[in-house]
Parts: sequence; structure tokens; C-alpha cells
Amino acid sequence: MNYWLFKSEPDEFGIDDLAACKRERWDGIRNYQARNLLRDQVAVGDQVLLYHSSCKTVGVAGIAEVVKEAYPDPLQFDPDSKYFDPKSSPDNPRWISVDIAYVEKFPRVLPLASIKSNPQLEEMVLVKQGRLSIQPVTAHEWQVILGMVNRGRTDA
DNA sequence: GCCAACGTTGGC
DNA sequence: GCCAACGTTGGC
Repeated sequence: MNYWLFKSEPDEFGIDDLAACKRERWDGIRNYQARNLLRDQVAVGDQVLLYHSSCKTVGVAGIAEVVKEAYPDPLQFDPDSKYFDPKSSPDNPRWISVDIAYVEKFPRVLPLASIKSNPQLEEMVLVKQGRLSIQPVTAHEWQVILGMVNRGRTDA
């Protein structure tokens, strides 16, 4: 079982949207590094940190779980979608989706600034290479992050 | 295959 | 809105 961090803009789709619909297709990934992870490594049962980007409080907002593994992202074949890719075809699809399910919303977002200031997290992909939208998270990083979230719970 | 120009992501 | 850090495109 592996751990991941998925980014999204909460204006488009955030933890509250996932909590409402319970299960959602993770689509629109158009970066080869992220695609390769989705295609080759993300598996059913993997745990996912849902990260909110480009918003007021950027950071980790909650947890999701992978419930369906790699399949072609249907938006790449839809000419009306902004994710349409004319160079892709159903017999040779270029882009990949997975499905995730809601697990938990944190009482409050764990801010990026807190993650950056924790020496135990200085090797996180999120810290070292900000721009990747699907990132691996180590078991240790996962535990440190949940520890920070839980400490926030008891302080409140 | 190099590299300049351009486009995108995403924090601040 | 700015800008740094990437990624992609296309001429040669």
C-alpha cells in the first residue's frame, strides 16, 4: 500500500466536493510524470492526501482512498472539454484517470507553510519540487503529517 | 538533438 | 498580478 498527494484547486474540486459526492474520477492530469505515476504505481487501497492549491489557505485538506486503478481519462476524447487532446485516440490513449473515495476532512487545512517549516518533511516532493500534481509520499511523511493534524485537533 | 521561445503551475 | 521553476514546441 502506497501513499500519495493529489493536488487540486478547491474552486474546481476540493475536499468538500469529495465529501458531498463520496467518490469521484480524478481526471484532467496532463503531465507525463504525473501520468506515469497514475498508470504504473497508484493502486486500489492506496491512501491519498488531498492538497488544496491556488487558494486562500494552501495545504493538505483531508484524506481520500484509491478505489479504481488506471483507465483512460474520457475527457481526452471529448472535443468540448478543455482537456481534449486531438493527438490521443481510444486505441492508444495518452492520459490516465483513477477513481478516489472520500475518507476524511481535516478540522482545518494543514498549511504548506507548516509543512515547509517541519525539518522532518524537508525531503517531501511538495517542498522540493512544488509543481507536480501527483506526488509520492513516504510512510514516514504520512505519519508526520497526520501527527501535525492530530496535534492541531487536541490544541483546539 | 539543441536550444530559444513560449506556455503553465502555483506560491506569494 | 508578479515571477520563478518547470514543461512543451518547433526551427534548424
